[in-house]
Amino acid sequence: MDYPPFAVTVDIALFTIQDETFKILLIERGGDPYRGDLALPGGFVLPDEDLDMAAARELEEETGLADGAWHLEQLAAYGDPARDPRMRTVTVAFWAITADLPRPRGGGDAAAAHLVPVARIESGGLRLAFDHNRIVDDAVKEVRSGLETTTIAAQFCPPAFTVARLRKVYETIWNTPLDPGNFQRFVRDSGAFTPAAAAERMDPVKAAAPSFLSEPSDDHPETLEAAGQSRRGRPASRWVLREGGPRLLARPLRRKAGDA
Amino acid sequence: MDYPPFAVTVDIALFTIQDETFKILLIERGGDPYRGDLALPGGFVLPDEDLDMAAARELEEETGLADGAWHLEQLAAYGDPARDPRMRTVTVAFWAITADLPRPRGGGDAAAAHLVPVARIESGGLRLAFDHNRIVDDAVKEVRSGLETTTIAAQFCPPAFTVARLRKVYETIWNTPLDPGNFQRFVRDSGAFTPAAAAERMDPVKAAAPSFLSEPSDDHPETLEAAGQSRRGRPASRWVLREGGPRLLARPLRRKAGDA
DNA sequence: GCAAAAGTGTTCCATGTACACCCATGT
DNA sequence: ACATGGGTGTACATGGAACACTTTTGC
Repeated sequence: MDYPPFAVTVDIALFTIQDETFKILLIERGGDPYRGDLALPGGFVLPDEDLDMAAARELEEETGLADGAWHLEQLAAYGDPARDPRMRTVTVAFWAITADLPRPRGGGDAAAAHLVPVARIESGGLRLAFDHNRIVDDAVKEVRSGLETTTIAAQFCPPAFTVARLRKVYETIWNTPLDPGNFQRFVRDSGAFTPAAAAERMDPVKAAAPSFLSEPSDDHPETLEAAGQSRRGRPASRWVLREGGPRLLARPLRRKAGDA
Repeated sequence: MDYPPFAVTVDIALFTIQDETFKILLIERGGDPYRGDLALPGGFVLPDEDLDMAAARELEEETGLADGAWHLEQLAAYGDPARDPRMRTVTVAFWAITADLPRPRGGGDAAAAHLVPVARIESGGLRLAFDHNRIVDDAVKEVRSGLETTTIAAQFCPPAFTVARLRKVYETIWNTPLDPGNFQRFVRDSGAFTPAAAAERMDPVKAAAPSFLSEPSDDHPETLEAAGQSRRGRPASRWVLREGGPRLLARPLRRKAGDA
């Protein structure tokens, strides 16, 4: 049986929070087309890979993060015949979240990697390669609404985190202040989180984030981590996701309509 | 630049309600592999088609429905290297909804088309070709949750419908009884629906569904249409979707946890 | 002591739920 | 007349929003 041949790629919208700002990883293209423009990290799916595997491989190649240091989910497929001038391609887009990133490094044909504030793209001030503006918009929408119904917000934090840290994630991504008291109850009563073990809470070594997360970016000394470990005030108890991975919340955490 | 060539297909999970039962359109495969098994309708994406176009084309070919007589949305891409024994394929799955179907007809290499109760597949009693069991499960989940937050339920109805008809859609798909009084208010106050114009309400010709929807299936005389046009009781006023297409509800219509 | 943040209590109000009840029509 | 389903009114429960207040620590 004959069929029209396609190139199939994966593209990943990797989000993180840095300097209390919602950011996305973009790479500067080293080759044509769109040479020098910013684009989502990604690449061809290999002949014997599943789509998720391809996305995870690309993510590891582009970021240097250890496998599993992120949360990765499929977004959608994009297949406009004109989306790549070189050939007929279909790309399967993914979105991903990580707590923090080491100094971004360029790899392969990517000239350089940058963490760019999402707001800069949403304002229309940044033209990305291919149809990546559209993909980013869709991915941002997905993450924003995912905060309501799932526990993915915790993926922006180290494994053990304070209530204030998690709240800051919501506030940063929704661009909305949340009531600390009510948020406290949400964390306590939703059933999705459990207090970190006493040992973990006491021992700063065990409670610390993995090594690759610990290096602060030199030019950005005020990371969000600092906000969670205030020097004033009551020492915060730490929480962890129940049973590891993120999942659906029994009751959504509503946000008001009209936030950013 | 060289790249691994893929075949890209679309598969469509088309849902409808017939005989007050939530059903999906499946075709009996006429060729190998999985000859004789049931599968989702679908086919190759052509060289100069977008993915949505390909899905719409396949839908029209397989059902004979007029373009636009359905609601179609992308679900996800599936690309397990072993999903098709013949070649490396990625399929982009869609889900679709239509108010009713003409007598299903086989087309192309599809030996025959059938409307199968979704419950039959969910119970595990029906083995579909390829990875289509998984796709159907994902599509059903999507439609079920979509009822909560969007107006897609109206796509199961003719353009103008009664409150009872729409309620029956929810009850059928969620397998849960809903309070008629409260549902009445939901339709009236949600802002998503508006009363059909008086003329449309009075004139049975204009208010009638398109011709291809009117033919009842001979062996199933008791269609859901009858439920909306009761002969007893107050004559139902009819409602239409505001501004044509479906969209997000300002407030979700919650369903209880634990329904089917 | 004072500032800052954790965490709790409590009130108020919007919304959902249950259910009684009235209304309009076909048989 | 009365059965049937459309449609409304209403009382109660629930859950979220706002905010006062207490607690604990660093400076």
